[in-house]
Amino acid sequence: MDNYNDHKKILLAVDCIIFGFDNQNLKILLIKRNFEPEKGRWSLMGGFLHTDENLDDAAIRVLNQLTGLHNIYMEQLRTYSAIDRDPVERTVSVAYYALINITEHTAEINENYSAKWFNIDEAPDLIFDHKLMVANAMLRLRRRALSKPIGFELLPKKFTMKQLQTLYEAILGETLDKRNFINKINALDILLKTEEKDMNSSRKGSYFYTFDEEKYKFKVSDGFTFRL
Amino acid sequence: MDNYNDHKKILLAVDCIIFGFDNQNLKILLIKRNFEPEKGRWSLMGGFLHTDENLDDAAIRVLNQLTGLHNIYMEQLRTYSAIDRDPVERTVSVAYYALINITEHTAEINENYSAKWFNIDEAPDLIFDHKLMVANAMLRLRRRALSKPIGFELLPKKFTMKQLQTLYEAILGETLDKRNFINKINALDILLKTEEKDMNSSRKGSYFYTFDEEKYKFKVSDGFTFRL
DNA sequence: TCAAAAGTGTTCACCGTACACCCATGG
DNA sequence: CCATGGGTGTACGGTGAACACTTTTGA
Repeated sequence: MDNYNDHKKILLAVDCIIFGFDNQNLKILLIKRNFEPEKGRWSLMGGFLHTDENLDDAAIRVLNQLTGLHNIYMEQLRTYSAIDRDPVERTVSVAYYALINITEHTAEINENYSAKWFNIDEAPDLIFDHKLMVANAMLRLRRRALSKPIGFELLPKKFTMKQLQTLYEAILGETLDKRNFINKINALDILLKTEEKDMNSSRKGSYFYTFDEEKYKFKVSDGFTFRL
Repeated sequence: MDNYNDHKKILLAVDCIIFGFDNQNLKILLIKRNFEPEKGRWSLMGGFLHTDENLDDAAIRVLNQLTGLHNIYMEQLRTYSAIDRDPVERTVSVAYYALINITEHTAEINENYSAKWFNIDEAPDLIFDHKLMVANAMLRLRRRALSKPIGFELLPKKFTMKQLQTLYEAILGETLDKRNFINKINALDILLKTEEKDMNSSRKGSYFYTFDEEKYKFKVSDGFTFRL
């Protein structure tokens, strides 16, 4: 009844919504397209699926090619298939979103490709349906931030409570009460307070914390669920 | 730098995880495959993407072809792309899940295609990565059931509180306290109690309710969020 | 009259939220 | 000594969970 040969094959692409945090604002990394169509306009980082890789690998490859980064948190978002989403040829695109901590990787992010960070609310118009992808990624990020400790992917290894709170405020788009926020975080019991202080932000200095991934994993395997 | 012609096209399929509820158990609809490979084994309902339709339309078409049903709740789940997931040819598949109320549509569901309902925990082995798809769909269904009133998609228009509770117990995989459940549902204030009673389940009879979609939509537009 | 399912409220513990003052330090 | 950001605790109300008895009616 169904035969593989009866069906047209089509191009499969991946597009990456790359989030970063500069201790102030949530940002996305965009590139200026250097090929047609829509050459010169801003776009998500994308590429086509190769036959010897799966989609996750393709997304990792694309991200690596355009930023030089390895070991980045990525997650499949959803697949976009509007018939005319790409004017040149029928292309279905699988969107991924990635979280990068900008501060530790500034050097590695390759500016050769005209890549540039934009504040999430100051991003330029994007080609195709990329704006929709970003909007969906933003919603997903918000949900995830409340149910998984993904925030730490966006921060340097050592960070202050203030940084963490500012990040969550940027992601959630609302201000949070300092005491309640710290109480919640401490109740989770997945951070290590270091001896070290950040002396740049204030005269008193504020302690650096690190995310205790071991402890977190152990607690999860013990039935614990992160919930902010 | 990137050229559309440099890239191989591949087959794109959709596979549907179809959930139903028979007032007792949560079920999925499977078909016995009548073509190679894996002919004769159980499988999700699937088909290939046509060039003149998007993925949502393809999923709707596949579902309609194999069940005769229209206007079914469907949602894209995620995309599966392991290199060797289909032994015949590289195929990427986008999974959708659908919710059907069995009781009102028994007649329409076409048995010509060897389609059969299985209890979710008594389903046979499935081809390819379909088992993984079902597991993911189940997780998604659980999450959705708590945050959107999708349960009503699985029930007849008129249903009793008992039915509703049994459904939620089946979805969540745990028993619920009758009083707490009813209190919660009533607090949501999105059901209409009819005058009519179901006299089959007991001598006393139990009232039928209907989901008040108008009211629900109004409340949502007013900032209300469903939360069980 | 009895069996079987329907229907109905209250109490309590915990969690989330609101809220304000002192501390340490460098200039 | 003062200005700036860092750090800390409590009280209250609301929500979620535990829990048992009465009602109806057909057989």
